[in-house]
Amino acid sequence: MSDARAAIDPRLAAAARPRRLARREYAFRQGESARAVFFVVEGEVQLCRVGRRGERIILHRARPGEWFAEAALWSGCYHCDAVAARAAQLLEIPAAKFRDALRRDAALAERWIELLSRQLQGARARAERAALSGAEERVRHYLATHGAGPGGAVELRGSLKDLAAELGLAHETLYRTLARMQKSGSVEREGKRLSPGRRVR
Amino acid sequence: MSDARAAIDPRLAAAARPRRLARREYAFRQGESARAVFFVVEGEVQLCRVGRRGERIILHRARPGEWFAEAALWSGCYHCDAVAARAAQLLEIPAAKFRDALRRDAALAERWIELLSRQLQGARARAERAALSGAEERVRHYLATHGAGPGGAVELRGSLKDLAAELGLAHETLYRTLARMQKSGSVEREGKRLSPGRRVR
DNA sequence: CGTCGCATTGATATCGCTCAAATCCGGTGG
DNA sequence: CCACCGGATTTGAGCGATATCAATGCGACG
Repeated sequence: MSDARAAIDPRLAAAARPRRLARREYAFRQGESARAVFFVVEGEVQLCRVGRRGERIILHRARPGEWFAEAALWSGCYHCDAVAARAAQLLEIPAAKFRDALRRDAALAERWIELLSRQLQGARARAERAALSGAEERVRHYLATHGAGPGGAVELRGSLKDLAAELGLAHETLYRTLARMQKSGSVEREGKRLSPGRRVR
Repeated sequence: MSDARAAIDPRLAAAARPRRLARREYAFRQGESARAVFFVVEGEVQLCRVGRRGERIILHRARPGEWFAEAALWSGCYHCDAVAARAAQLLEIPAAKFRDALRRDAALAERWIELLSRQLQGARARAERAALSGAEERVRHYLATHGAGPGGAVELRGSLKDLAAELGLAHETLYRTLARMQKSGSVEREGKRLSPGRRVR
C-alpha cells in the first residue's frame, strides 16, 4: 500500500499521522489525557485495564479496519491501556483536529454517526451472543448475525480456531459442536463456507 | 412522570411521539422501511430475528434509557423485529426528522456522537466480559468497568438477580460467587453497594 | 394473613474446558 | 523429490464449574 491513509475518509486523512507499534508497545496508557483517536490498518491492539493485583482485563481487541479510543474524545483522558498484541500499523488523529473536522463538516459528522451506529449494532450482537449458554446457540446466533448471500451463508475469514476465540469457546468444543450440528443437519459446511442447514433441528 | 419526553435531549423531544406497547406487541418488523428511531422509557424491547424454522434469536435487549434502531436510519429498512418483552413505554422519533435535526444542529450531532461513543464503549466491555471464563472473573471485570467513587465501588441499581442476568450467570451462581469472594476478602458488600476488597485474592 | 418475588443454600446433572494424541496440510530447506 | 516442521483439525477421556431443580426464609404489598 502506498499510503495507509487511503483506508479512511479523505477528510480525516489530512489530519492523520501514520504510526507503527512493535509487539507490546503502547499507543497510550490509562490516565493520560486523550490526545488522539486511532485507526488500525494492520495488526491488533488490545484495550485493557490492569487491576490492583496486576491481572490484565481485556476490554476490547481492535483489529484491522477498526477505530479505537473514539469515546476517549469526550471523556478527557484514556480510561484504559492500549497495547499492541502484535506488530501494528495505525493512523493517529489528534483529538482537537478530529473534533474540529466533525464540527465543521456536517457530512463527515453524519458519516461518523453512521459508522458508530453500525459498530454499536455489531457490539450489541456480540454481547448478546457471548451471554448465550450453549455452544450450539452461539453458533446459530453467529450465523444469524453474520449470514449473507444465499441461505445466509458465512464465508469464514480466518481459521476455525479464530472463530472459536470470537465465539468465546475452546476450539475443541467448536469442532465437536460443528460436527454434531452437521450430523443433525442444522448446519452445512463446504470448506470455509458455513450455512444454516435446511433440516429441522 | 408528567412527560416521558423529558428523558431525552430537548432538541429531539420536539419531534418525539410517545408510544406504548403491550407485552408481545411489535414496534416494527423486519423488512419494513425504517421510519423511526426509538428510545425506551420503561420496559424492555427485544430486537430479534426469526430463522427459517421459527427459532427466535435475540440480537439485543433494549432496556430503559437506551435507544434502539439507530443504525436503521442508514440502512433503509429494519433488519430485525422489535417486540416488547413486557409492557413498554417508548419515544418514537421519525427518521426524517431525526436526520434533519442532526444535519441542522451541529451541537446536537456532537452530542449524539458522544452518546453513541459511550454506548459503544459499554457494549464492548459487556461483550468482553461475557467471554470471560469464570464467574469470579466476570464480577471483577464488572467492578473494574463500572467502578466509581472511593475504592471503585458500584451502587447496584436493580436486584442481584438483574445483575446476574447482566453478567450472563444463573442467579444462584452469582450469590455463591459473591459469598465466596466476600469470605476471601476480594469484594465487600454493604446493602446495594459492591466494592473490590483490599486483601489480595 | 396470603401471595409474590428476591435472596440463599443444598444436591445433582451436564456441558464445556483441559490435557493428550493422531492426522492432515502447507511451507521450507536440503 | 523428500524429510521435516509448525499449525490447524479431529477425536478421546476425565474433571470441574455452572446450570438446573428444590426447598426455605424474608420482606413488601394488598
